Amino acid sequence: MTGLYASAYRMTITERKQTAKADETRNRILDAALRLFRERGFAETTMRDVATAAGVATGAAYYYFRSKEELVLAFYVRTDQEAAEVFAGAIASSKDLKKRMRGLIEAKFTQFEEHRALLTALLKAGVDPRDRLSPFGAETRDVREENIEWYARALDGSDVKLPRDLAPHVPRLLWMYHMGLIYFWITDPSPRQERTRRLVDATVDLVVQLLKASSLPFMGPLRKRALKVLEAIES
Amino acid sequence: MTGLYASAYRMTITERKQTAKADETRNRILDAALRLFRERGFAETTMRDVATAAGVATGAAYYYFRSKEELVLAFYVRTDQEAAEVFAGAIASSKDLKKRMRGLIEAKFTQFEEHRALLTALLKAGVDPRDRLSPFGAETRDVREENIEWYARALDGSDVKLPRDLAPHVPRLLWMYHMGLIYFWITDPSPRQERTRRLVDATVDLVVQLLKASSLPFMGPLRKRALKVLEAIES
DNA sequence: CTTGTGTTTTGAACGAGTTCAAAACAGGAG
DNA sequence: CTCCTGTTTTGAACTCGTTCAAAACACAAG
Repeated sequence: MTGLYASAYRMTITERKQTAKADETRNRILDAALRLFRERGFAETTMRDVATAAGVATGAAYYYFRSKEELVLAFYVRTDQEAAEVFAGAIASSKDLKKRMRGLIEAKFTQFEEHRALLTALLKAGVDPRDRLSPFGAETRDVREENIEWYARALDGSDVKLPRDLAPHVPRLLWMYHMGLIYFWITDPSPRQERTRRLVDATVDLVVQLLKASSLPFMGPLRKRALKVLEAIES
Repeated sequence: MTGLYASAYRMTITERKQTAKADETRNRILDAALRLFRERGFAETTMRDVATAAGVATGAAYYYFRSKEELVLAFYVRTDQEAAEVFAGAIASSKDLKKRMRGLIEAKFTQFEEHRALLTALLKAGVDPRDRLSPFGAETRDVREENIEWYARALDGSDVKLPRDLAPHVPRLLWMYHMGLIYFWITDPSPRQERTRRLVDATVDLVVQLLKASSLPFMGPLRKRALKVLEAIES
């Protein structure tokens, strides 16, 4: 676990020594940035603002973060670390896969609540797979795999049995489904994101039911088809 | 048809009179921009470069296009107009929905071939629904609806009969499917985008088969479920 | 031909993200 | 204590997208 975190941390900025005072400064900058982003929005906050609010020179922000977007990524990584306990709790609380999934999904929404709009900045970068910050790119692999791992754990010992051939793909698929929901949520203009709530309600059941059905004997051909699609995507 | 085009055109820049020389200049700027984008990439090309290559002052570019991204949108709109004939041809050539869909999909890929990477710039803007350039936003409605209309035409008189309740949603769904493929294609790093090719092969069949199956009597409950999801998304 | 009005074009100026060379600051070796 | 080496911090400078006030232009009306 610690290894993963350290690795996710190193991802943000390549190599550094002094963890003593430097880390203090780094956190001060990140905190200032997040506060300003929340108060007046990402686009409306300048890097100079951030530096001033953190009590350092403009250049200092770039000593710790390679770009403005990387501040958002740092936020994302931070929430990711903090999610571990809640995730574990959600999985421990029930064997019902539906409930577990709802748990993971709700946990993320709660974490992002305050910074909903902020994540569009990450998504923007994410669209371009050449971009270092893409959620599908190489740089974010640790966080990504860690999250997929949570879905593997959610499936493990749940009330859903998966066919051998499909099983290895499912955690990643569920993670992608979760990413899709987050995207929908971020851009959901309805009051209190009611639409997202309805979408989650309608699809979690559907997804789980589909997974359960996938074991039924007459589903073989359809499953083969689906596997073929996955194959096409991955290799 | 002309009305739609005029509307799509007006979308790009609000109101203008002289179509004589001004249009000439506008085209010169757009052509220069696209050439440079293709030769050295979107990010690597500055607006000053574009203006210089078009033989005008920097400000002129902004007289015709509200932003750098809007140049990409103009390209998108242009290809959209040019697609009409190819689309009509693809639909006329067969009653087989699979073939028709492949036709539309291939046509788009061919059009974008030369500017594959360029479209990421549009996608980036598209992630943010507040952005004027989002493919789901208000400003791009005309182009969007026009494209959805093509899918309605593809379904019309094809070998696929749709149940009443599902039918009105299908054109939009197919369009979204197509958008998804384009996104995948743009970001597909495999040589000659072989992976996308395989994905299309694997999914077009699947989609059409699903549509055909949706009429079968015992599919009622599943269809109801799917409609519920659509409802959640749209309203 | 002159004047007026709307369109097109210009290029300087602005704002904000980012870079960079130099200064300040550890803290260990001698 | 002094020197050296690596880390941290600074702030001016650079780039590039974008804005804007003014100039140039087109052309219709009188």
